[in-house]
This record gives sequence, structure tokens and C-alpha cells, in this order.
Amino acid sequence: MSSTTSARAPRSDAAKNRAALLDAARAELNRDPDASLDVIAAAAGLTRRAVYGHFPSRDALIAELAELGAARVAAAVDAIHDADPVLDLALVGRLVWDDVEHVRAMTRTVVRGPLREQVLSGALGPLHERIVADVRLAASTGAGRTDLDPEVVARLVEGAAFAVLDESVRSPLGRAEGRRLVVLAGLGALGLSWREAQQVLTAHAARLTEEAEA
Amino acid sequence: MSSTTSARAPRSDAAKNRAALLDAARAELNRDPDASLDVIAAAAGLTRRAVYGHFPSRDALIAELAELGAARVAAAVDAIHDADPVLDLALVGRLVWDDVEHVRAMTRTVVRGPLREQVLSGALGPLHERIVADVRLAASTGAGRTDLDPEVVARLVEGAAFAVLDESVRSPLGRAEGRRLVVLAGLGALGLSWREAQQVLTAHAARLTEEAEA
DNA sequence: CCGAAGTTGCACAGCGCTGTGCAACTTGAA
DNA sequence: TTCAAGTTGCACAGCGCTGTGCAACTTCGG
Repeated sequence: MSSTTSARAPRSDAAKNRAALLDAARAELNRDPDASLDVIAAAAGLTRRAVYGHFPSRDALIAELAELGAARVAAAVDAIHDADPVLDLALVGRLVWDDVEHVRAMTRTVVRGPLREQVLSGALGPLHERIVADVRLAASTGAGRTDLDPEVVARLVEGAAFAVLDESVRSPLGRAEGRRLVVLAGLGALGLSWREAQQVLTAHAARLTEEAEA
Repeated sequence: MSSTTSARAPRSDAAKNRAALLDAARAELNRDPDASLDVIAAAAGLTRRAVYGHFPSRDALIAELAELGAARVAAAVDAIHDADPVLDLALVGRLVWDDVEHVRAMTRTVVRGPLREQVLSGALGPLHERIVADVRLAASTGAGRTDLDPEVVARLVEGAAFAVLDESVRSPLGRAEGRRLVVLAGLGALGLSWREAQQVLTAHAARLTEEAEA
């Protein structure tokens, strides 16, 4: 279109525009992973040219977006722990899902794309370690599987979560629905039977399936 | 490059070159999902220009490759059945893995890319239906989970297999190793505990983990 | 040995982007 | 008001491809 910058504050604070760009990028890339800078800039009320005043390159913009998201997830997950490794794992699943669910496609492209390593071993590194620790602890208490290397099990748990993400992109899944699925799939990868997994879910419904309290 | 087409039969049968192109594409795309026609043609001992004598476009070449692969998988899986849904599912996992394991990356890009729908609902449609049927049957016999829609469970099972595929691309996994993992992950998604899954694996070792007999 | 199918080599147009350079303009801040 | 930071609009180069056109040439099949 004409990209009519009609009712728009073309410039006020640079910082504000920068934030607008990140927001727009989040939204547009969530809609189309290959959205061009033109589209993103327009959605932010700016010109493609102006983007280069804030970010050196398209990749840099996306990388920063990924970093921000990862940091947010890390913070959300870091706020809640539980001594029981099984419940802890379930909690992690729930928290991550809740934090990411509204940008599923964007998350998916980051986690399936070249940024994967950078993000997973960066801000989300501690999260992976936590999962490994949970898997190991669960194995030692007899709740989780002992037939595979904990590191591999952790990957499978993460993979199960990603599978739910895939599924939720393909066939739009409700927020609450996905929340349950993530937990069930994760616990399944941990080695629990489906009845055990369901038991965990119902026994701790308040923390696992209900909407946030505070 | 020089790409010296030195000791090469530049042309004999057209059909042979066509096959060579498909082979080369399989290999090159397995190495790099974005391999150009130049690279593929050179690997087949031909020129990029000659490719267009066999395929109307790059996409057509890749699509045909995907179709061929899917048909092969479908045939392999269709040759073996079992009345027990749990064992049947495990068998499917094993067979698919064995058939696909040597072109993991290529498989991954097809199954994660735009060809996904076309292939999964095409030659592999019956396979999906078989999985759904197994899931449903397993649920009715009490062996599999009944807490989720069979269609969703089937997706999770497939997702678990894809997760193993992902893992096997990232950290090179042995053929036999992956075979076990696929089965275990699939049965986990079906709702079995890790002990039950292991039991299935050892109880039917001949058909599930040992190398092909005939 | 002849014709046709198949191949080569080259040139070129096109695609949709990204990243830059630059002159002109707008706006915030002092 | 003044100045600089920020923005716009435009033009342009570049990228790495894909897909075509065409005149040679090579080889197979008859």
C-alpha cells in the first residue's frame, strides 16, 4: 500500500520507535516467519530505511527479539521451583507454555531455525540444566526412567514440548488445552504412564492447570 | 569450479541420467537442504541446464524425490503387521526408522517444510490412519491412553518420532540406537510407562531391535 | 553413416529481497 | 529559534539463485 503514515507520530523518542519495531517484528514474524523488513517497518509506522537506524541488519533485529523472549522465559521459569522433580518438570512445562503460547509460530521458527543453538545454549542454558537435573533426580527416586542417559531423556522431553508446539501451530489449540498437552507429553517422555501423568495433573491442578493466581 | 566432468559418460540413456539426478539430489540435499541445482547437477555429472530437460523446475525435482521416498516408506511399512496394536505401533516405528535413517536430514527438511502436508496426506496418509487405528485399539484394550483424542495422540506419537529424528541429526545417533529410541518415544507418547515400553522392546527383540532377518 | 535425442556453454532476464548513500524534511530538546 | 537527532523517499548495487533461449556439439539408435 501507500503505507500512509497518516495518524502517526513519525518520531518522538528513538527508544519508543525501537520498541515499536521489536513489537511489530514479533507480531509480523509470528504471522509470517519470512516477513520482510518492509512489512515489519510499516507495521511499526516506520520506513524500511529507518530500521537501519536502530539495527545494523535484519538478523540483528531478529536475534535481539529472540534474546528478549528467551530472557523472559528464563525469568518466568526461574521464579517457581519444587522439590519433587516430576512436579518441577510439569511446572516448567506449564510456565514455558504460558509464556510462549501467544507467539507460537515465532517461537517455532526460532527454535527450529539457526538461532536455536544460540538461544538454547544462551539464556535458556540454565533451563536445560534444570531439566536434566529433574530427569536425573526423578530417575533416582524411581519416578522417572533409568533406561536412557538423562541428557538424552532431557532432549526427548524438550522434543515432546516442541511437538506440542508444532501441533498447536497446525491445528489451533486453546491456551489451556496446550498447557495440559505440554505437561502430559513431557511427563510421557520422562517415562510416566499416562495414568500417572494424569494423576500429577489433577493432584496439583492449582499450580498446573488453573490460570495464574496472583 | 572446474567440476571436471572428466571420466564421465556425459550421456547414454536419458533415463539413467534422470535417475542419477534423483540420486544426486537425495545425497546433496541430505547434506545441505538448500543445495543449488548447480551443485546437484554437478554431482550427477550433468550441467544445471540439462536438469531442465528432465524436470520442469527445482521444486518438481524435489517433490518427485519426496514422493519416491514416501512411497518406499509406505511399501516397507505395509509389508508387516501385527494384531497387537502396541506391538504394531512399535513395528511401524522400527520400519520407518530403518527405511529413513540413511537420509535423515533430507527427511527432516521434507517433513518440516512445505512438502509436509502433500506427503503426509498423500502416500503416507494410510500410515497415519494405521497409527490412529492402533492408538484407538490400544485405548480400547487398556494398553494405551484414553485421556486424549486418538487423533491427537497419533500426532503426538508422530511428533515423538520426529523429535528423535531431530535429535539424531544434531547428535549423530547410531542406526540401532535410533531404532530403539523411536520405539521408546512412540510408546511413551501412547501412554506406556518406560518399563512397559522396555518390556515390549525386549519381549519382541527379534522383530524390533535386531537387524532384518531375510 | 545420419538424424534426432540429449547435452553443453553462454548469455540474459527476473525475482525479492537486503544494505547503502544522500538530499530533504520533520520533530524534540535546549 | 536553532540544532541535531531522527526520519523519509528515492535510487542503486548486490546477492544468489531460478528459468529460458539458442547455437553448437556429442552420442545413441537405426
